[in-house]
Amino acid sequence: MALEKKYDFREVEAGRYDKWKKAGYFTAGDKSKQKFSMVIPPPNVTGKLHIGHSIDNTIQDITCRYKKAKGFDVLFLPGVDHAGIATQAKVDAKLASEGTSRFIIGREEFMKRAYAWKEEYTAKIHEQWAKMGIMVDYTRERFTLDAGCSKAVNEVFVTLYNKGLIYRGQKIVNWDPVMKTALSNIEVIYKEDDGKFYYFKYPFVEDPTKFLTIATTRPETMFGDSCIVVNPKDERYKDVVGKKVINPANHEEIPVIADEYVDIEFGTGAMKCTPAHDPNDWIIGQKYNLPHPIIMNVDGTMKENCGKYAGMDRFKCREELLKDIDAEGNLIKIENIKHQVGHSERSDAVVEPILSMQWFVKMKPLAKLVLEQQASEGKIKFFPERFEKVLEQWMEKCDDWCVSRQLWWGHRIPVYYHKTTKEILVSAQKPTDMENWEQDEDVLDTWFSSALWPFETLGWPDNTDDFKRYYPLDCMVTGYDIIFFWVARMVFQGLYFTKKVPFKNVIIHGIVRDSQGRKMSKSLGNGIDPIDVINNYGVDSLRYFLATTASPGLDMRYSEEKVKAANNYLNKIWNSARYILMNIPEDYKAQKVDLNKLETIDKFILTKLERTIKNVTKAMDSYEYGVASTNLYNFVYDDFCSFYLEMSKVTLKDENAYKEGTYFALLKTLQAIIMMIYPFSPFIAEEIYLSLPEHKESIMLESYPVYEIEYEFDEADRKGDILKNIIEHVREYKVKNSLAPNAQLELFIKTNLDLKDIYPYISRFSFAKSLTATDKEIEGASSIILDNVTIFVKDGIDKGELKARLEKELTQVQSEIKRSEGLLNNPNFVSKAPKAKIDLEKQKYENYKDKLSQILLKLKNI
RNA sequence: GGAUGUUUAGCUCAGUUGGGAGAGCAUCGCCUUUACACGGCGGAGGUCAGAGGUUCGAGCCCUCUAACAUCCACCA
Repeated sequence: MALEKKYDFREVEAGRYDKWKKAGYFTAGDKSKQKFSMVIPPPNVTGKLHIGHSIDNTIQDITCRYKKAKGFDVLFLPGVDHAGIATQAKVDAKLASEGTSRFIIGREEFMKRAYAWKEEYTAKIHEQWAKMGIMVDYTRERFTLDAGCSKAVNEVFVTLYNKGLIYRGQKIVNWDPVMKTALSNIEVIYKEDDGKFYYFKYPFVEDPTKFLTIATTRPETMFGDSCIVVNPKDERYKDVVGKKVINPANHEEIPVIADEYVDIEFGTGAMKCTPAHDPNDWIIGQKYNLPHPIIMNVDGTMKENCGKYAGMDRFKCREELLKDIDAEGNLIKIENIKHQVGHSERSDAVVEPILSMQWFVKMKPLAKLVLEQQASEGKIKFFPERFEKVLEQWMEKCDDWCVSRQLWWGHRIPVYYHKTTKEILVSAQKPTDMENWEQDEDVLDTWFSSALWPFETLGWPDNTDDFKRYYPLDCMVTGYDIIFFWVARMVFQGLYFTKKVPFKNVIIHGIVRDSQGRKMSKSLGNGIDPIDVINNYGVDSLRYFLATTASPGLDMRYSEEKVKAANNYLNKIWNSARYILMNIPEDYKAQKVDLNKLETIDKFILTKLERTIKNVTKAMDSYEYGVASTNLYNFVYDDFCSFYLEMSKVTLKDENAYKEGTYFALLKTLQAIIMMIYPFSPFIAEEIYLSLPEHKESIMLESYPVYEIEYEFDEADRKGDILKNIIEHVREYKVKNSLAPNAQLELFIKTNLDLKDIYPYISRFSFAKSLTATDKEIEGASSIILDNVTIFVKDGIDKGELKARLEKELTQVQSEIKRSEGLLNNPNFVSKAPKAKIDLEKQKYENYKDKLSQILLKLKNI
């Protein structure tokens, strides 16, 4: 079957994905094979996928397609994430735009709306997966809120609770006043903001003319002050410990106490202590059993215990309070500072540390599991390796994980409170007398369920066939930005609940930045939509670009030029296939070839091919897709297209050549190239594959080429390299001597090697008029000396003729230089012409000078 | 404050057992040659951040320095 002249990605890609999908090629389950399993990191159902998902999915799909071609039963399990806080924010915003809110429509109606949202975006995600061409097994698709996942979540929660690894407690948490929920520590993004440091007088009760100077960045929290703390070793404050001062915000008397925690060097050395609104103050408060009034509401407004500021927004309160304290003469100064301020990852609101009753996962014992595993033989291997350290360091110092969220969209916490006895029931099943109970209002952190993804998707907690066969996963692909959020938590939950690592290998990739190296963001509007790229250049080019541009674990810049370059490369492969199919017989059938009878040139390409297969396979096996593609690329361009295909033109015209062997070599090489490019760019690979003689129904059923030593021929390899070398030097000779590329030469070869079999190729590619073996120097000829071979060249061109031509060129260039000099020395031109024009002329002048010296050199050499 | 990464051609980046300095794009010259002008052939362009060290030999290993980036932790 002949290929079209041009590689048109639109035609190549159209309809292909559906065919694969319908044929069932994506479905795992061939028990006769060894398994290879992987899950997709479930994308959030909040919006369309971005290029970060594309790189993730490309690497995953390359891995899966490669493993399938290597003969594995590959499971690539898809699914989506309910993304609690993110999705709820979107649905809330949509409700708001309709003039309503979840509080108006109620929990049940809200859930309906959220599910509708989920359906809409899941459909979009499916479209994008199809566009990307990923071979996910749709028969096993999951959703983090589906019945199975919910069962797993309840099981995990109840078990951890019963083992004392989940507890409910009052602690300082990060509060998002916009989403009105607690957050975990890693959902807080610290940014450097311009802030102010306010210095206040806290007058002594016994003598209000004297005071302590206290600095704070958050004056509104002064309503929650319960004491002043100084360091017991601080000489300045020796006498004030035990005395009382007046809080200038609410005029209440609070004691001065001493504690080592206070840094003598920092600020004034005296610190106000607000136990309910600062994690460190909380620890001091607990130590001294201090009162800990909460002074803020869930929406960031001040509580009734803040006097006239009650109901005021926290920042408004700060402003007003400042004025009032100043009016009373208790404001000393305001200093501008830059400091790190925590923002909510989702809403960007300034996070408020606040005392709150929440559910926590106790991290120490779980972290220990991970650290022990990573110190053992069976540790999870990261690619690149250095990310293992990132995981370990985080596990060593992570705090307890706040898992309750004051949201509606998510897994409801499986805890029930008895209406009358106040008894607490933690249970995977609802109590039978539900009317007497109230379920905890909160839902769990999204990552609580994501952490179970590698096993809950396979049927756990039931011991299903899939779980038995496909768990643990062979590999996990994700970005480094998500190691803490996700990878770490999958590891400890997996270890705790399945007693096995959830996956053996973790492949870490960087993020895709814009062409200037900036992070892509909505506010900058610099995002690259993968769908646009696919529409312009095809998904095969996008995938090739994403998989081969970056080194593992490093960020990459999006580059349209490189996507184009990928497209050109694929076009090159396409055309090489086209050439081969045009040159083999219409009714070609593979048959046994006599390896001994193969032409040298055919042996040569087979040899290079085998080495390429070896190198590419090695790189693919260690997930080094950039290395693999470079190996293949060099082979395709240098050995295959530039050299071998050109040489084959000679063989195919030669009556006496062993053409069966050439057909064999051409097809074997082509098929191997197609198979090696296939994981990267499966659509074009399939199209070409289906044009080959005796192909299977789809390239998805074909196997990966394997290295076979019988196709390595050392002597042919050497001869091929000599041939290449000779041709290159003859070409260079022509350029240096101002000869046309197709100038006819008389060549003589002097060598101890037997090179007769490659003479025809030398002749053809150096446009030799004649080619003669010789064992002595040739008079009057130039010589090209190579290792083991000397070529004598009679270029047939009269020296006088060459000289005349060069002299003519010389005259032309000299006159150009004269013209240029005249122009550049003309004061009118220099002062009046546009700068660009002048620069251009200067440039031309330089070029002419260069050319002049080259011509002079050549004339000298005659 | 702690940790990690980066620094190679004009630009963006490869370079994994230490022995050839490379690719894409850009640039210059020649070429419409029946696979491909989304092309072919050839050229120019690099004290591989800097300084030391190990080695017969260092872009690659060790030490220090500088710049940039990222992550973690943060003191009111």
